[in-house]
Amino acid sequence: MLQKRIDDQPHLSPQMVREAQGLLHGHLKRVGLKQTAQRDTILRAFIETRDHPSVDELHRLVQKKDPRIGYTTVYRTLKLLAECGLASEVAFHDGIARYEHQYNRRSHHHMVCTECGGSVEFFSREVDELEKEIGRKHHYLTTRHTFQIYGICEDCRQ
Amino acid sequence: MLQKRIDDQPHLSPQMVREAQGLLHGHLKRVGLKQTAQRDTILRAFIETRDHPSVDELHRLVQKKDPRIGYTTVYRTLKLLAECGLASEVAFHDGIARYEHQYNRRSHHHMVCTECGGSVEFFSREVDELEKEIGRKHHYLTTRHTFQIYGICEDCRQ
DNA sequence: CTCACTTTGAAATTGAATTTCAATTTCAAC
DNA sequence: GTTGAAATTGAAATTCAATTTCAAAGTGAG
Repeated sequence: MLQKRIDDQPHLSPQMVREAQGLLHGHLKRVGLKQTAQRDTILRAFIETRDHPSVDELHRLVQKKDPRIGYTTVYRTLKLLAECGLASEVAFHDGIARYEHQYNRRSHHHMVCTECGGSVEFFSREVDELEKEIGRKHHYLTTRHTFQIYGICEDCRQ
Repeated sequence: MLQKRIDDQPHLSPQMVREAQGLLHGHLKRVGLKQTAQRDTILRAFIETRDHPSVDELHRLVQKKDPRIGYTTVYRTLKLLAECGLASEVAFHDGIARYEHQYNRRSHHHMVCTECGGSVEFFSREVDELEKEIGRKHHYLTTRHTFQIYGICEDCRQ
């Protein structure tokens, strides 16, 4: 299940990790929550992956760093990350909620292979503009959109 | 939870109902299943609604026509309808699977209000073309796409 | 009419998502 | 650095839609 991901920054510098952590810590302080080692570990595991992990998958990655961190904490921390804009949910239509990190990333969309679950990211300014245009036309205050293409990748067609 | 739906055929003629039924019956025969009164009743309830019902909601509608038809049968029939192209699943991101009938309908997309759950349909040739274009570029054989815009409708903003 | 096969629907099961709660940890105030 | 109120943690329990099971009823070809 390969996930081809086009990062703007192919390499993840320690600086970027610190910056992301700063964002999380700021958010925690703002809403009156505490910073903990667990939350930092989960954030690190999350921004280090190039994948679109489900809670379960991220939990596995986190456990490599600290086996005592439980599923529930990963689940809850992912919600916190989404709140402060570091993560966002992507629905790949496979019945599981997946997340991807949004730190330093351009707006993009996904094309998903329905055979192997692999995905390719692509960029489309048109789609972003369409959101605003349609919203204006029907008097909606738009907040976001989802766009996915489904198909079968080259490899799965043999 | 109003669903503004732009039908190509504002009126549902008896002829259309018969034609849809024919499609279902053909499919049943093809895969070696039987036609039953329940399946016909469910199909009718489904194509008569202007809504995007969940299984539960459609079950309620069906029960007005025949209270003895159970949830399970509605669930299974909806799968059959999807198999023969009469229905398709739409994910409104509210945790429930919703279906809409596809009989005699143009390709379209939805804008959903995250406050009241209402939705507006809109058409966009660009999006349909984008599916093909991106697929070609990355050597995917594309089958379908999903595009939804989320926001807050005029009424919910007071 | 009969028999093999399908359908039906209530109930049970599944599985991801979410909540609970007692034990533990954090951190702001002293 | 100590303290204690408040938040965190994580295993277990719960929720809830989706799906499957199974015994009884229905269907239709021969």
